[in-house]
Amino acid sequence: MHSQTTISRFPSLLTQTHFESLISFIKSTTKTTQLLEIHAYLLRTSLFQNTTFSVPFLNRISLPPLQNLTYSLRTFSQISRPIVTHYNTIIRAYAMSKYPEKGFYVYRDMMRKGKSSNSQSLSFVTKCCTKGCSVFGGLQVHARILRYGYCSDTLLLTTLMEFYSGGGKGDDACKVFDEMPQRDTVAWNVLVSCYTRNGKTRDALDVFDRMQRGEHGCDPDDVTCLLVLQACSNMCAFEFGERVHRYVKDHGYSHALNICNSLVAMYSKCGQLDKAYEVFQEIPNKDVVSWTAMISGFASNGRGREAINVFREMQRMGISPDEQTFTALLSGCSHSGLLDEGRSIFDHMQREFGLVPNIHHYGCVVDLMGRVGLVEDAYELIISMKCKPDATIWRTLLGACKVHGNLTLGERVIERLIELKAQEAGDYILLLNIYSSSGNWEKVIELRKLMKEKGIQTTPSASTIELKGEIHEFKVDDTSHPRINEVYEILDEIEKQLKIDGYNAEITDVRLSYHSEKLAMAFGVLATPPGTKIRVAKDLRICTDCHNFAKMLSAVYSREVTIRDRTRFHHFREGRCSCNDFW
DNA sequence: TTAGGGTTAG
Repeated sequence: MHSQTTISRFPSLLTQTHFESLISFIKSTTKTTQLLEIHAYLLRTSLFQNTTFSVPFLNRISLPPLQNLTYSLRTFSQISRPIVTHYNTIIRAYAMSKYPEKGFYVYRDMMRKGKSSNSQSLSFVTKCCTKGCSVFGGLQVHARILRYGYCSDTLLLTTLMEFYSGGGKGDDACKVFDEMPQRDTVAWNVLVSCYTRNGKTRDALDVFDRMQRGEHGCDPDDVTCLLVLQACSNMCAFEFGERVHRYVKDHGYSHALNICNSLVAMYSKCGQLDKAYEVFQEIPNKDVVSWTAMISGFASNGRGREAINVFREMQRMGISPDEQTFTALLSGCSHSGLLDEGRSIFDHMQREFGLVPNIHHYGCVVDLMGRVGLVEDAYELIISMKCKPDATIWRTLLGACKVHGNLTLGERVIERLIELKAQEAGDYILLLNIYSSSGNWEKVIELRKLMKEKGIQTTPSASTIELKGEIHEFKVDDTSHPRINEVYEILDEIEKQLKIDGYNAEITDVRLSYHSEKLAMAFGVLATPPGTKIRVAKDLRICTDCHNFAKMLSAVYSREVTIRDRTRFHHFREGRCSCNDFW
């Protein structure tokens, strides 16, 4: 028996000179059976009470790949006089487990027993608070960090930044960063991720330059590139993304698979499919992430058939698709109105690949049915789902009700959203539009009154446009942009010009103001030479009026216009849109 | 007294 040999090997090893080989054996084995035998042996010989053995042992079983919390706790209880390191290991184990809050109790217990914690203890406890969303705990830890004088411990402070960043307190995270005496690349990286997570994508991009400046500058590493590329994707910052791409090439990161995959995603999300495809083709060992990124790129740019072709190619190459691959594929079908293909893929996914559809898959199919007018069927599908419908899926259906003017179903959907306590300003606006497009003005007035009573305020949506690598942002009825007066002037001029060519502002949609994408487009016309492509990114979905405006603009001003809205791309050219007015 | 902490793609 193998186990017998392992055990019988030890007596000869357990001379003073062979301690190290036993320790390195503990550190390297991944077999639980072997560890159990070593464990029994160490207990029998009382060697287990020696930290030389118990520390690496506890480490081994509490970290991946074994990562066995129950076993770690049992082992911990067998240590008669645990030292700080043992406690730390257990706190870390809890931080990685499903019960992060218990790590805090272990820490408290340790303090009560009169053990003094060290900076690692605080680091792990902070992680527990981050994962367990314990605001109070985290604040307590912060106070302790100050009291114990760990104010120049970069690693500990980085963990603390993560805590604030994860809890939506981006400003506090920045404050910790500002007060750090020394910063390394990881600290800068956490700052980037903090900005991105807290919706300050612009600031995230600025960090890329900021960190390289100054005497205490740090060179961005591969992780920085990943994070910044993500920010570029969010902002549709194509030129900035290209700059990061150059940096990646110059610093020898071009062969890292995760970086290449992010580049594919970034170019796709900036509407630059050719570039995305170029990078994609040059990846030698494409994995499921690479393929999914490419499929998703074609999908969101309204090229559903090509997305399906890439999927077929992927299968020929023997790469198995996963849940996210199907989400990308199905969204491709919905953006291109491929009803039969979508249904067949949805079926195929379950039968051939044994995947259980999740809320995203259902969401795509509901979107697809809604687009082609099968709103009642979509409703039935939501009702029949095995998982609980969320607000997003009802909102998708509500959007379809608006497009197809289905008033009764729209009202039913709003009720569902109210049940979920999830109704937002945007939902009421959609319903308002359903009423107004069917001429139901009494209901419009009634709903307006209700909205006023409930104090529902619309969050202003924003559009961005990139000029020479700089991002310009516009909100509805913007007044903050430095060239806003010129923008309004040119917007009036454009509207006049478009009216001559048949454009009429849409009145069915509730149009009270200058939408942000219009302002951004006008700024594009104002600030770039004739013929330059205009690329705008918007956080919500584009409305019919702005869509018409863009179509006309592309014809009358001979400009290619690309608008990325919340769900997809619209490429306008010579008076037409790639979505064929289907969105 | 050796052990031990932070960021990461679709």
